[in-house]
Amino acid sequence: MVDVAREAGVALRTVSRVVNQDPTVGPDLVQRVRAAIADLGYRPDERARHLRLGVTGTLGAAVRQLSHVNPVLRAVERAARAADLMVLAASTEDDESLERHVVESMCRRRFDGIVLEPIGDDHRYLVPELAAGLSLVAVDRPVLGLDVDCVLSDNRSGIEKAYRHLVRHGHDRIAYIGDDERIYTARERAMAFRGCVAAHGGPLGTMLHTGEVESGRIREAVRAALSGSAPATAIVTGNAQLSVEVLRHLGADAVDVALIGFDDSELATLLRPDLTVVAQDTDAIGSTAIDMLRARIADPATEVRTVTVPVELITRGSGEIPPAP
Amino acid sequence: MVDVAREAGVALRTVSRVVNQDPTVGPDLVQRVRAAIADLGYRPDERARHLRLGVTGTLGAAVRQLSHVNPVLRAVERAARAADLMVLAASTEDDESLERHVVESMCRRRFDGIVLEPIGDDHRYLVPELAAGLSLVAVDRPVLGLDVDCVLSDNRSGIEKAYRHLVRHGHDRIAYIGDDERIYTARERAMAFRGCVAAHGGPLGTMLHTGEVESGRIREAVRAALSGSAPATAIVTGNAQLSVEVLRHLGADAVDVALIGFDDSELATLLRPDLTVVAQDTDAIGSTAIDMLRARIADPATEVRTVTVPVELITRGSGEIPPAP
DNA sequence: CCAAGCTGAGATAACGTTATCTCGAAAGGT
DNA sequence: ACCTTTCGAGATAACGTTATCTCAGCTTGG
Repeated sequence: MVDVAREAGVALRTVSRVVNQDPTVGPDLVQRVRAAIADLGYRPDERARHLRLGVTGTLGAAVRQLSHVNPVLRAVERAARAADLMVLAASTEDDESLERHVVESMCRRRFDGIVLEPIGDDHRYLVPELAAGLSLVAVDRPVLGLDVDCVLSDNRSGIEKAYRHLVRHGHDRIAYIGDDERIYTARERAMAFRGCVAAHGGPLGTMLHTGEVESGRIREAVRAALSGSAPATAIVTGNAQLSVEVLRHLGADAVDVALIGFDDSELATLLRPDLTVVAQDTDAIGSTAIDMLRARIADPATEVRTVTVPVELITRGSGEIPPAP
Repeated sequence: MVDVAREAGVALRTVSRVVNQDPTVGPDLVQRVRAAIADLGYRPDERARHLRLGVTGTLGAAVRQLSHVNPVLRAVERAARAADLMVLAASTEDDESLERHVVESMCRRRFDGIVLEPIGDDHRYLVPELAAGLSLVAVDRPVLGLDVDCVLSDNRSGIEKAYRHLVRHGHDRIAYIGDDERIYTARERAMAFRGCVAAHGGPLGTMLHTGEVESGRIREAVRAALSGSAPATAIVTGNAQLSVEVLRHLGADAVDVALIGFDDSELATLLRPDLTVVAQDTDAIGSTAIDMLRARIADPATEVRTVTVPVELITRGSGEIPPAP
């Protein structure tokens, strides 16, 4: 920048003015500065700019896996772009210590705000960051024990919708196969399912299976649910990956057992019958997260909120299979 | 930092030394400084650090869609992490102007290097950046017309492997359904297919269909390939998304027509029969990209290279269906 | 016992920007 | 013709770090 100023025969500040399109520069000087910039191949340095300005115009997104399908992240990027903010994303790989590393790196880089898919139950490392003014919004799962903005799907009502839908189609032995209950969403969904069974007056028995997503375990869960004296006639799964696994193990039985999956996916319309799902409103989640983050950045005193986004039951066939006589 | 120094009664430089674990600080001072840091909630500012240091320890990844499955990106993140570099990623959404925006933003932020999945044919905007010392490696597709490091899959040999495999299983009317040939990989694969047909002595006729991935077009292409007096008995698809679409339109015929897809995916083992695919070595692509980028950062004079990573044919059933009599 | 070396810590000057203040000159009003 | 206003552009001082140089106080060896 110094070189550009010298080359153009102007003051440093004038180069800055030209770069920032300040209208108070005479057209002849603008020309000279522009020429000098092109001549010398000058590239502005945002590090210095951000340092001076205080803000970075950058949001961080710390998500479970960048290289997985994540429609919420897409919505986050779009909404941020519309607000002229750059989103830079990194994976946490479902690893608490990696999450911490990523978030702290973003803080040290003074990102204006962070969208986080939190992992685990212990987020005490955030306390000093929040005290220092970090703007953060959690998506998909809450940050337990801390007063932090949060956007969640209505997991409970999703399970309830699925359950009621199956009951309405004549089922009364409905099984649930879910993820490890150490994960917040898995816990919520499993609890909601227990609630449904209790409300319906049935015994839980072999109707609920949760644990890690592992092919052998899922096979066993499917087998257990469908065997015995009172086999299930319908299955609800706890996430998209589980739907795939359950379908894999159902094999030819897929046309006889009703199935509702949690989470929509492109697979849903590829299979036969097409998969009935509880779909999250990922666009709403993403754009709400950015709205809340922007509000907090604009005014750190904004009241902390948790927004719950409704889910929708999309009927496509697999959930409307009647119970076997 | 000034406050910490005052609180601890030491010089600024000593605080810096403590933060950076410089061993030449007496243990009592370390204590005092640590205490002051905790007391005041001091957070180091990487912007200033990077500005002073010159390097940022950060790599950018500009990919088509963060929220799509992208095993190369996962490998890139892992390899970078192993080298103690942070990867920050952003989507280009297959939009040339967005790519430019993203890459230029990363340059202005002085990322040490960029991994880019290039879009389109015109990358002249990179010329001044490269001249200014940008370290860049292109993955999946080359940067046309510019001398830039590049990691590609061996698309041609992938198609040839698929074609030969089908011929070996008795097929001699093999159709190809591919993506828009404006896209480099689609072009390479389609050209390779033309080469195979020519080498095999057959007429191309209705055996090659390329264009945008659009459900109607794919349906038509499948219909055209399988009808007429000499219908195809096998299909090769140009990418994972096309495999899904082709399977959707094949419907019940899926068990009679041999199919080999380009790109492995989790769907491949869900469908019946399991999908035979040409799989890219995404781990090798990602780690090679990081290796090359690090080499270039370390020595900008490193000779520019294009590395072609071998692909593998994984037989699972769908590619071994014999031709209908 | 003193010169030479070592060691821990401070003072100062960058890194590349932009906000603020200042100032000269041109324009406009009486 | 003089005073005031406006406007364009420069000088200077931050923003928060770290590298370099300096120096006081100890060792150490002849």
